Amino acid sequence: MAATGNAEVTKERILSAATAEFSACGIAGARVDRIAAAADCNKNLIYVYFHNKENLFNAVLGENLSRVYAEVFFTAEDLPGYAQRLFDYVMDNPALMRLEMWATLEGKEGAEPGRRKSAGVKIETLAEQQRDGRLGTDFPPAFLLVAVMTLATAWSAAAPYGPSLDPSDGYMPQELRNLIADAVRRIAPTT
Amino acid sequence: MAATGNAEVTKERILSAATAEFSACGIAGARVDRIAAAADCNKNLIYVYFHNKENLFNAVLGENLSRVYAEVFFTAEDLPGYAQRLFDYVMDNPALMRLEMWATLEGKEGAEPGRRKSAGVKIETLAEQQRDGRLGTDFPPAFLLVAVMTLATAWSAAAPYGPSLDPSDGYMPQELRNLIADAVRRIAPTT
DNA sequence: TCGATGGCTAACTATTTAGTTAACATACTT
DNA sequence: AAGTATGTTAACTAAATAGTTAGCCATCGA
Repeated sequence: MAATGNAEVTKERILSAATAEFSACGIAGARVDRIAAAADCNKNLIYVYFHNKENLFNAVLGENLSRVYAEVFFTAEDLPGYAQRLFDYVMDNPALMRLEMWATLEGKEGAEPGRRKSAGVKIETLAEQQRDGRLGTDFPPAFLLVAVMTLATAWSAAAPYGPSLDPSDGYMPQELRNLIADAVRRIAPTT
Repeated sequence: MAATGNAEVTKERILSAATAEFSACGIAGARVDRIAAAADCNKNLIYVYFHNKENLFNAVLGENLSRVYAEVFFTAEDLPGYAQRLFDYVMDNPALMRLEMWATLEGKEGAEPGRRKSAGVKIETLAEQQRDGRLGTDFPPAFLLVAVMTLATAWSAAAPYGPSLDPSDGYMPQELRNLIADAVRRIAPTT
């Protein structure tokens, strides 16, 4: 070990504080001082470990994307199930969708290559299912993927319609989960 | 009339410049000086006509929402058609969805009452259709509305999945339009 | 002719902010 | 014991930025 503190642990504290701040305020709205305070470290450490604000955002987004990719696995042969798992994850981790939306709006495409690659694999798997006759061919695989992901995340905190336009909090998580799966089944029937 | 210029015209110029700026940068990222320059007016006029930055944003969002409400009418008896019209509008007016997303993320709920009211009417009309047996009852009306609107706007500039994950620019507007209508038909079949 | 009013302008301020600098402290190495 | 690398800190700077102030200029009513 080196001096008083442990760099890796400090980096984690910064990333965690930065996730909260960026998720809440976006890149332009985020305050480096606030992140330092929340991470209980000196502001300069942020610049030592992560170069600058935008780079820190990319690190945060990258970490959060890796986590979804790892935790909610894609099953081309069971799209309703995938939609449900994505829905569950997104409801449990409100930061993710907000970070993605900030990245989209603020045009920081640092994570785009990774996302596109991840999507490419999924699309190819869907195409395979269609070729093998296990999945309806009424929709192109890319369309299916976007439709399913969009529906599964439509009630997340970052979505403009779901949470604000749907006043019936009565059927929250449990029922919503099943409705989404049903809707996906309609669009992508297993033949 | 009063002095040299016309206040109404100037207000319009400001609103138009502000739409571009807020759409591109959000509230935190927008620069009042930049709006003034683009509107070719003195910065202070912005504060004379619209109080402050947040208030200007609310005016911009409100104007843009009024426009969609007026131009793309809701037809509970023809949801696929509504989805197509919404899709067309959203593709032709990229600012709208971005403004909505910024408002959602930055938590400026100034326009929420209006949106909720507009949604409430739609939901009630859908419920009516279901009671009259003209629309399938497998999904609650609020769910249907959100699903349809979400699908119709999923390929807009502000959506995180559509434009970035769907590399097949081959089937752009025309085909996409029809695929969306087909998907809506699956979820909301006219009985 | 003059005062008032509506539309507009230029210059200013107080604060906030990302990013920097220089140095301190602890531990490991030789 | 001296030198060096690592982790950390406090104080500083230079540039932006939202919002303000005070006043100009044309037109109109009396």
